[in-house]
Amino acid sequence: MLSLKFEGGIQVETRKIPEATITRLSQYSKYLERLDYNGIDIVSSSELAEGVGVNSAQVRKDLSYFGEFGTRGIGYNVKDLLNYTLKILGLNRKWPLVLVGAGNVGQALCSFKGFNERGFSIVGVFDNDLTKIGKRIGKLEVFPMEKLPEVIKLHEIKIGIIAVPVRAAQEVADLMIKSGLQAILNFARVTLNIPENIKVKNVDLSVKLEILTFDLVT
Amino acid sequence: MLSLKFEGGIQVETRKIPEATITRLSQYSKYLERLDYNGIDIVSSSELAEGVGVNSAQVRKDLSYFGEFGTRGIGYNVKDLLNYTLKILGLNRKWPLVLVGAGNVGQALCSFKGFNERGFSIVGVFDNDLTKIGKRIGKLEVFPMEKLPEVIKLHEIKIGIIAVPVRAAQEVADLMIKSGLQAILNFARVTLNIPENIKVKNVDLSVKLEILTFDLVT
DNA sequence: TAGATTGTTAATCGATTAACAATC
DNA sequence: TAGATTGTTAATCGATTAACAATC
Repeated sequence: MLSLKFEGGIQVETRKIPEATITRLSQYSKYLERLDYNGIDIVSSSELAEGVGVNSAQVRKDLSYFGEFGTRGIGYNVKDLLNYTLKILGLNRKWPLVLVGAGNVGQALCSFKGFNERGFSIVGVFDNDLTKIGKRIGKLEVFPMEKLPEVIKLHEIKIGIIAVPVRAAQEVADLMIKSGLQAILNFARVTLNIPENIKVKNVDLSVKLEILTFDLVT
Repeated sequence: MLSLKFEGGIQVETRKIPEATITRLSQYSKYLERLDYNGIDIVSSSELAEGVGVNSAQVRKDLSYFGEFGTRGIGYNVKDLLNYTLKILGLNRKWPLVLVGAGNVGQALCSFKGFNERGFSIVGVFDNDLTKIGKRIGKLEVFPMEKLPEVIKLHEIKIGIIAVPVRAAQEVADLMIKSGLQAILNFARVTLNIPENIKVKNVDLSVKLEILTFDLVT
């Protein structure tokens, strides 16, 4: 994960950015949205840190990977910093998504408003289950898998979501990559075999519960 | 997060366990389930590492926090190691859960099979929305919030899931804690104010997508 | 015994944080 | 100027991994 830092349009540095920094950046931006919504103009690193539950040096360090956004002695302009963080995360645009798997998880993701709030929108749902194809999930129709490449190309989609059973996940991933997707969010509980240049993130909904149960029994 | 290591029933050591170790332990156990399902008896740390996508020293280190489970020169017995990892994670028992919030996310969690596979079962769904109370989600009926303390006590529930809008999340958390819950899985995108002795994990479904978009624009 | 793999130590690597000069 | 807060350096802390003795 690299940082391309720009000054006056010229790339100045390339550094490794911890993934935890990106996760926190996402949290900062969400907290800044709330501050902005509440009409707050200026925020300090320590207020932001408290709001998100981290160290204030952490906040300043995280931001410093990407530039200088504050004013010494004053703090950060909420609106500006919000825009900067969104821009850094790539959220200053819409991201159309395809979703494969129209089961429980897939259906939930279709109606999940949190995605829309951050500029993500599922534009196509696919399944190979004949009993599901043609059905509607909200405004979306479930298409057969064969249509996947077409929709990806039509909407210039970069990101796909896998919400199929473990046994089908690798095959779906292969088709996604063949169709030109560059990133995959995988809800199937399996480690996918994926080329280096394709980005994958796994989401396992039960892992966090298991961290809790570990704590409870320890 | 502490490790209580036992030998012959006597506590030997107390050490800090990285949370990442617990997450990997969860992955190991899932991979071991598949090996067991496929009739494989013995696995080495390097096979396990490859299956989960980590370093083999990592696997041995992770396991070493909890004991010695392998045989030098041979490897690990799949069934035994599976049982050990499940025991460590506290998954050698059932975990009844309460869920507050019968919106999209809540409904999805009710029908999510992945929880059941790991011994979790939602035994009560609660909401304060009159249009939702009394409705059915699968086999569950949506109860009014007032019933929450009663159900928690009746089933001796330790873990609650919050799937309500941001504005309601803190209030729900407070009620959960007052009713005796010890751990909370929070799907609301807000940092909850919680006493030290209560364990909380936040799940943000869009964060991983944002890590992907960051990568894509970088 | 020779070959293999564990469990553990010590080295390395990387992330967090304290401290402070810069500066509003 | 005095007070406040940033941006950055350097120290600390913690996690990962290479290496190897132990041992099956």
